[in-house]
Amino acid sequence: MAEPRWLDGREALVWRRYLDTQRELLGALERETLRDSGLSGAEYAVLVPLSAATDGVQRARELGAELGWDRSRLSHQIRRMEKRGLVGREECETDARGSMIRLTSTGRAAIDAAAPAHVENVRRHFFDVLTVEEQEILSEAFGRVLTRLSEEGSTKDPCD
Amino acid sequence: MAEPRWLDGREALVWRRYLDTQRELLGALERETLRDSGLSGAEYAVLVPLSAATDGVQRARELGAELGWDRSRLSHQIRRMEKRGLVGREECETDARGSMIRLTSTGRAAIDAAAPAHVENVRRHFFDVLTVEEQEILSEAFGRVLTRLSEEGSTKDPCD
DNA sequence: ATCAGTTAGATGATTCGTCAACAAAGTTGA
DNA sequence: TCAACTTTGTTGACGAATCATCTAACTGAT
Repeated sequence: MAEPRWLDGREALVWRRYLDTQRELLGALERETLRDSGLSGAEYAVLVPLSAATDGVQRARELGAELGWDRSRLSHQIRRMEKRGLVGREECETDARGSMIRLTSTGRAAIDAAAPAHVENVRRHFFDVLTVEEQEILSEAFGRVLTRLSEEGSTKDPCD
Repeated sequence: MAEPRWLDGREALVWRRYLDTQRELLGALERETLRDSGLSGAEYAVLVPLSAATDGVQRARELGAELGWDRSRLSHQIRRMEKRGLVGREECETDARGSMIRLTSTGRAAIDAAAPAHVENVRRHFFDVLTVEEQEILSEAFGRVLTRLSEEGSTKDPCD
């Protein structure tokens, strides 16, 4: 392999800022949600799409797709949340392999109580600090990063 | 509490793009580093500052500060890496509480082998997809987010 | 109808990360 | 000097995340 193209000083700063922001921002949000509502970040993430589903019921496969989680991760998380009484599992009527995840009344109460403070925290840490123009550029740029990642991911070097 | 200011459609998209990018980008990098070099993301993160330290030795406190990790996280990680032979622990001569972390020759070889592929991956997924202007705006904006976060973190509401 | 291939989900092992509690050593100030 | 406080690091418990593996069930082609 040829001499690697190391990051120059400017690039290293950009990359470090990205990593630091990710760590601090998500860490702060997670801590605040736990303090305010007793919900972990993972629990909150699961409850959001579930509370938007009709009747609070959604198939595990779809829930995982919306979250961008693999089956194993979701299965483990649902098991823990079932123990806490936030969700329940039911059989899927149209596909015997399937698992339907149901939001319990406890889960509904938890997400309803947690959401207002969470959105306020996201505003305070993120939207209130950035101009709309910056938000748009970030969205456009990150959309491109995501597109590139999914292109590469699907191109499973067919024989090369 | 008053009616929360929910995110509108545009804001929700920006926020979702940020979260999705974080998850996919860091996930891809971690997976690639593991495949290419057998190093986890956490191991790679520890080895980088350590390999830049004089003699490959650094006090745990400083290492943790550079990484933005708390003491516990670093201690657990060092213990696991010690088992793998990547680093060693030594006593600190100037402060009996302290712990000096030393990069072993195995650790040095591992980071030297892993770094070129890692920097290429960062370029491919991130820098090659963004214009320099976008990188600068992102760096500036995220710098502000970090500043705000650290201001709030240090302002421990002194009596309010 | 059957067999190959795929998909859905669960599970165990392992690593990663946080919190709370602890111990030992340093620091400060009366 | 001595007590109060802070700093540094470790540990145990638990939640979180990935990987490999497994079972059951769906799909499609012959």
